[in-house]
Amino acid sequence: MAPSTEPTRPLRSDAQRNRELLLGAARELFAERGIDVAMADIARHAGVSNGTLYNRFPTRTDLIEAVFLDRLERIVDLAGQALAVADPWQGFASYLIGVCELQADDRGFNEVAARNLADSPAARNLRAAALTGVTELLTRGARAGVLRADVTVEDLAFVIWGISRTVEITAGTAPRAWRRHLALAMDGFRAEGAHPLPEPPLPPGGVHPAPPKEN
Amino acid sequence: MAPSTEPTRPLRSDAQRNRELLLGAARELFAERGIDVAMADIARHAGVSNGTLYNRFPTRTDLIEAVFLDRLERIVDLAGQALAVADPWQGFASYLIGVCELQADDRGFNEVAARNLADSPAARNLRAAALTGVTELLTRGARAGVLRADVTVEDLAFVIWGISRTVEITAGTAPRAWRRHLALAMDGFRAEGAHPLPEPPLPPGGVHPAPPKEN
DNA sequence: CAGGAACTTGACGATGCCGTCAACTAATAG
DNA sequence: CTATTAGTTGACGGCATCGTCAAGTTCCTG
Repeated sequence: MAPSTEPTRPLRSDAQRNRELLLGAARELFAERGIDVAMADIARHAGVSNGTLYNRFPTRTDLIEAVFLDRLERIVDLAGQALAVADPWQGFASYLIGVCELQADDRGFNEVAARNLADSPAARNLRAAALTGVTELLTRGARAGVLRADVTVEDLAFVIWGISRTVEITAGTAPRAWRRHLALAMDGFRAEGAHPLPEPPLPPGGVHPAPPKEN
Repeated sequence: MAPSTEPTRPLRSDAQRNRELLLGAARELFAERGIDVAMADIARHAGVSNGTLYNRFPTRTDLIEAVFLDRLERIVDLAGQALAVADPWQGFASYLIGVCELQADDRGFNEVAARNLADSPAARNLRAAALTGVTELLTRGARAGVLRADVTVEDLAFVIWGISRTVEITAGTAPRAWRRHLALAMDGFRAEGAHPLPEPPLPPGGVHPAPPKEN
């Protein structure tokens, strides 16, 4: 078969401009109000008709992926920078803190981090990249004896998910509370004082939260 | 002023029966589909008109409180039973496991545990009771040197909140995953290997998530 | 057993969101 | 400059939920 992405001729100039207006508006509204804002609001905020919005991004998911792809890149970066930190625990910590800061700064991203969104090929690649970086981070820490040896990358999801909830609840009233939550959670990842875990880790690749039919 | 709760004459017999039908239906649907089920569904499921539902429970919150009050009682019980366990760490663990089991078994309750719902006087009382029990649980553990001394009751909310997210995401695919998450989180509460926390605890009384205006 | 109060019913209007489409407008290739 | 195709517009129909209310029914008191 031919390369999966067909040449896909470039957008007309005005369409390209509108696309960027829409992405900007979505980025902003997602960050402020979460990823469930009314589509019409996004269009209006971009100064464009809803028809155009649906034209460029047929589904809300398309829009979400386009908006948050760069966050994934940022995460890959974070993993890289964390590996550059000499002290294995510090590296591990800096990675998690970095990711959680992204969550705390952007309500939309916080929501995306909780569900397991983003299935485009681009997203998959970035995720894979992050995965190898973080795996290395974990094994390095385990070898150094600072990180418990029985945790897998999938266990980090528990931290992300948990922080996402704390951010969600405390964002308005105690915007730094998540740092305490994170510190407590991280102490649970230390080799020092680790006790056996009662349950096997999640399967590699994480959990796909099944069709998101709300009811 | 007179005692805040007026004598409030008893319901007529049919009304009382309908009230119980409604509570039963709500309990069931909340547990299965979460606390956002359509009001009309609850009424229909109870075999009653929506008018009657609104008559008995003017707001969804009224219904939620009525449905979940007994869960709060259960939590007070759990705290008591936990204190009866000789080993302080085991007691602490049994309490948290008990609460999280409630969350895992009831989608609605899991959602309620995440937000900080329930403000009726009855709920307040029960919460206060649970609070003192759990506080005792914590100080006992700290005195025994098994629980870190720098945690407060409010820190337990981080665990509950976090588990609530994990349950939410993994309920369909890995229904026991939360036990692993909880074990990791609890290891972060051990005195053994505790590192100083970067942020003060949440204010006593916890966080009131502000008006729940969705957007 | 009557009569009034308590309660129930279900249709209804209001609201808010989604996604579509026929008619219009603007970019670009030739 | 024109033809043609790409892109835009915004009104519209559909859907789901909410909460109300006038009319009808059931309970209970005297």
